Amino acid sequence: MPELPEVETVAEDLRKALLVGLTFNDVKILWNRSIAIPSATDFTKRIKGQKIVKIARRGKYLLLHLSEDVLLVHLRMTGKLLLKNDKVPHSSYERVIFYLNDGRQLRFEDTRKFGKCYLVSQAADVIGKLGPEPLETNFPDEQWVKALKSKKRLIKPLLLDQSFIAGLGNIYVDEALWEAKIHPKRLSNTLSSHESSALSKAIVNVLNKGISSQGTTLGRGKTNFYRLDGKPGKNASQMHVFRKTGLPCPRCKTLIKRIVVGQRSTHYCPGCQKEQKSVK
DNA sequence: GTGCCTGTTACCTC
DNA sequence: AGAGGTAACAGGCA
Repeated sequence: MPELPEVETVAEDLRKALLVGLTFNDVKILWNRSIAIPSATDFTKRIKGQKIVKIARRGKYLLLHLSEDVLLVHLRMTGKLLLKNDKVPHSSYERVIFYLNDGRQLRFEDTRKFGKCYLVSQAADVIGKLGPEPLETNFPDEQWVKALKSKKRLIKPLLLDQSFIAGLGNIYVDEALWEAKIHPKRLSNTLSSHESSALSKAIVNVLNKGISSQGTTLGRGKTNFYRLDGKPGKNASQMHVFRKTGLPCPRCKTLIKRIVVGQRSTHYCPGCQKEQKSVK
């Protein structure tokens, strides 16, 4: 569920909620496997007394730089961070509760239990292998363009590969490929330089739009994305193809198709995203 | 209830 | 190298 724009939204929400400067008094771990590193007991011991110094994001990871360590959170499919006071009733999906020294609680809820928290002294131990940040000013660089050419992979699974480019998930990849008019099964090494450039522009554009509308919340189920205060994002109304199967393409009116690429549900417009003519 | 779907990623085999 | 399968889980939905 949460991709780069959703994580960025939560990071910004945490900053606006004035968490920088606060200290973790304690933590309660309700599901041990939500803690990836270190063990649950060491995690609890180490985080106590650490102050939040800076809040950042890298790819789909949220980073809380603490006085000694870095706390990283990956929300995976259904993870959520919610800021509540001690009077708010607890949900059965809470996996970790962080107690702040101003009385508020940062609650990590995660229905499917795929999300992970990491407490490490070096963030690179967790995020060291991530590919470039699509919203950094130096994106795309020659290396990324070269990599696109040198790899011989289906473009959609390649864009989902976090070591190739960080932060994209199923929603924004489908949207970016639609915007760049590239078929999701095109081979990366067959993209023209015009297409590569359209693609990087589309990636930046869909991500920026996602951030400025505070993320994508599809439907109102409990497994969907919600912000720190529980409100939904507003980006769903800006989707062009994602889960629009059978609806007319906003650009050419051809009906949107759903196929499976790399075991992932994929939405595209057969009219403006033509499959390559010859696949050798 | 049944059966298949899901916005993620790691790990395995071929 | 890259593709495909499976697993970690549990709700959503027809």
